[in-house]
Amino acid sequence: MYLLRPCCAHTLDMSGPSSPEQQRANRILSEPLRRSLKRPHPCSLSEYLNNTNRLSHRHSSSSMGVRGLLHPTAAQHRPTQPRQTKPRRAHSSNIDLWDSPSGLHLAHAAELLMRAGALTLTPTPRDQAGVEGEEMEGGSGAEGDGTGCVADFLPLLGCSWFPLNPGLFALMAGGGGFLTSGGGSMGIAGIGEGVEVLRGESSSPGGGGGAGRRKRKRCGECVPCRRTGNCEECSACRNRKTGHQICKYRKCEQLKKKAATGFEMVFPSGAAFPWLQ
DNA sequence: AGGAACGTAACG
DNA sequence: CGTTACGTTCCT
Repeated sequence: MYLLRPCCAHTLDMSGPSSPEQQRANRILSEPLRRSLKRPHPCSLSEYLNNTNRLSHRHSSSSMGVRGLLHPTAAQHRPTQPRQTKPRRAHSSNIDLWDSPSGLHLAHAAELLMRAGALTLTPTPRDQAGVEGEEMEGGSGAEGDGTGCVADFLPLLGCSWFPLNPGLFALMAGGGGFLTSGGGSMGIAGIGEGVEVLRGESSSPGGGGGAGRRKRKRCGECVPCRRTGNCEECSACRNRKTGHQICKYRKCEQLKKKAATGFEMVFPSGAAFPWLQ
């Protein structure tokens, strides 16, 4: 079922099976995968793709497609009361743009961004033809008044001439208030909760905590993750009470790496956000 | 740099 | 509430 991947296997001690430690490691390797690790990882690519596929079936009629992508899973939003031992981010319900009864927050934010020049709408020829001759602001139909803003804006998220611009989300992710434009920076809070998913699980020491402090999870697929049972002899096992660390033979390869500082998109051109150039 | 200790998130 | 284990800090 599982394939040994060289990228993970190369980190093992390949000095030879003769040493007792290596024999133990091999024994652990041969043990079955723990049941908890057989579950699809909630943040895994496959799970993400599954969700995306599911959402794509029903995205046509509502904002649920985008909304589902931007919201953490229900499992990540535990219903129990958070232990507020440290300052945490405000509860999403206070500032949830997508749950806004009218959806005006997002529309308003987009409008303000457009005014500030941070957001540009780039119509495709097809859409351009479709809207040609119509006024973009306060035009005919539903977009005339404030409440029509939603009807206008949300479909745009799914259509071709309002691309979900990661650059926009990058701006949003750094915001402190609903929309701030002081000191040359601009951001929108509230979407940050969803952007966190897009940015990946990251931890940035000294990076302000909050979203970045969320714990990463073991990948469940690398060789150490597939091991069951602790060696009981490594430093982590010996100091389990005080060390609070997993057996070093079971430490996920991904978690051994330094957490990324953020979600980075690299395009063939090498530019992070070519549309911002 | 690596390990130990600790805080605490996540989960059962 | 107990357990597990990730993230951070401190120490060597």
